[in-house]
Formats: sequence, structure tokens, C-alpha cells
Amino acid sequence: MSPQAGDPSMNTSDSYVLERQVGFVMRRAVQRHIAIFSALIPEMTPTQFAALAKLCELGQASQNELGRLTSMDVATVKGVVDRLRARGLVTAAPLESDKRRLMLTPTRKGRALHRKITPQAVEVTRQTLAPLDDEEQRQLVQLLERLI
Amino acid sequence: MSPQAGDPSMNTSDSYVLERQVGFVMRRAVQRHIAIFSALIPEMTPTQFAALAKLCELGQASQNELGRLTSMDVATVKGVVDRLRARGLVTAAPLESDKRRLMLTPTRKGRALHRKITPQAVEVTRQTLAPLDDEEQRQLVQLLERLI
DNA sequence: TATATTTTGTTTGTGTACAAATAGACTGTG
DNA sequence: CACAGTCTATTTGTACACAAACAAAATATA
Repeated sequence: MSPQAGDPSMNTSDSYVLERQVGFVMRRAVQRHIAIFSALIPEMTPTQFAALAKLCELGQASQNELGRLTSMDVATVKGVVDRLRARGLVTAAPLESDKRRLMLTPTRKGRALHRKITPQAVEVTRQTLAPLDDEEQRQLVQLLERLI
Repeated sequence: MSPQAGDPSMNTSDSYVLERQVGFVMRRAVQRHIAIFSALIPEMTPTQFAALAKLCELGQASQNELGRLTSMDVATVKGVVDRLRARGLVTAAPLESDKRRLMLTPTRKGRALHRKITPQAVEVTRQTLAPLDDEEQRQLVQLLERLI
């Protein structure tokens, strides 16, 4: 019997099952991760924490530098930094020796919040990866890193 | 010699390296995937394609159903569907038997575009996963699925 | 030194993504 | 029947994410 209209085997999208595409699966996994993050860390978003964490690690950085190191677009990093500044977690000042650059420094309050939140951020990662055993967790991160 | 201020071994964030967190790595991998997608498929976004593809697969669905099947929030799916409707790729009409539900159907134009784009979408997945061999590709998708 | 190029930051516009509030339509149960 | 609870869709507000256009500052080079 040859396939007819309405026969599932006629489905032209057999070769493209949405649910099996990396893009779709990654999007869902990120959604799950963000949900865990915001449940455990209601104080800020993952992106804001990434920016603050990198800034605390470096002590200081220009907005542009920070954007590159956290993989944020110039427009995105501006928005994120503006919100951190509005909350008094970060201060900004043009660099004397290069007036184009906006140097960012975490405030005492910013560093304190970072210290307080970091253990929770570790827990976010733990919960996100909880369905996998240690070896699988390493594998997943390594495979993802190779996509970049 | 005991660690001093300024000594990297003093770094309190040793236990939290941003670049090794799943959340951060997934975010970057998604960015890469979206870049590949928009380079190969300038006609629409990954989200719009997901919605159109699911609609073409089902033939018809309510906006709410479509949202659940594509993992989109009610507000998000509305925006996506509105844009597909504005471009004449999808039509919408309230269901007679349940006036709450907005039934969506891909138009002839929508189905044609879906058919045209699908091979490119396959190529997007291929290019995204290109750094990995076949076995690793399967592993990655399976590990990601288990996070959901 | 003059000017072409590059770098940094800002602004605007579009598109996800989600929370919360609202409204209208349905369903189940008293 | 009435009405409490549920479901679907819309609206509003906030937050990434990126493209494109712009301005100001710094650098390179003719």
C-alpha cells in the first residue's frame, strides 16, 4: 500500500521533528535553568549576576570589556549595567586617560550582595544539572563548550 | 608562603567560575545557534519557525495549545502569532463550539514558506552541531532533554 | 600635522520571555 | 438554575538580545 493523503507516513516534516532539534531543546533547557535561578535568587536575573560576578572577579572593567567577557551585546550590557547602577550595586566613571571608556566598579553593597548570592548560584547550577550524574554533567558542559 | 591579597589563590570566587556554569554555557550556545539560524533563514526567527512548523504539522491548533506545544508563554505566543498573522502566514478565528479558543491555521502562503524553509532549518541544526561527531550530537541532545 | 580608521558608548526599533492583572467563556456542583 | 472555579486570551510592565545608525574620542598613517 502506498502512502495516502492523511497518512502520517506522508508527513513531509518527518525529517524535521521540532522536539528533536538542538535549538528547541536548548531553548527549553535554558527556560528551565532561568526558572530555577529566579526561584533561588529573586534578587537579580542570571544576566545581572553574570555581570556583577565578572566585575567582582576583575575588581574593575570598562562597560565594553564587561560585555565581551559576559557575551553581551553593547546595547544589552548597557541596559544590564544601568539597572545594576540604579540599584547602587555598581558605580561608573569615564576613564581619565581614555574618555571613551566607562569604567565600572562594584560598590561595597554590590560586593556584599555578590558574596551573599554566590552560594545560591552554585546551588542553581547543582539543581539544573541534578538529573545527570557527575560524569554526564561534565560531558554536557564540555559538549556545549565545543558548540561555541 | 601563605596567600596574600592580590594572589589569585585568594580569589573567593574559585568555586564559582562563570564560564563553567551550565547556565552561562547554554546561553552562549543558544546565541551561536540563533546567529546561524538568522544567517541561513533571514525570513523569520527560530521561535516563529517553531510555531509555524508545529502548526503545519498539526494542520490546526488553538493559540493556547500551540503555546504549550512550543513551550511559549501565553503572552509570548500571542506576539509570535500576531506577527505570523500580520505577514499572512497564519489565519485565526474563534472556535464556534468554544468561543474562548482562537483557532489558528497556516495559510497556503504559510505552508509554502514552511516547505521552502524546512531544508534550511535542517541545515541550521547540522551547522550548529558541526563541531561534534554523530555520537556526540546524539549524546548532547539526550543530555539536554533530561534537564527538561 | 591632517585626516582616515577604529573603538567605545548611546539611541532606536524589533523580537522573545515571563509575571501579574483583567475579562469573557465554559464547566461542574449544589 | 445559580454561581464558584477553571480555561483562554489580552494587556501592561520589565528584562534580555541584537541590528543599525550615530557621536565622540583615540589611534594610525599618509
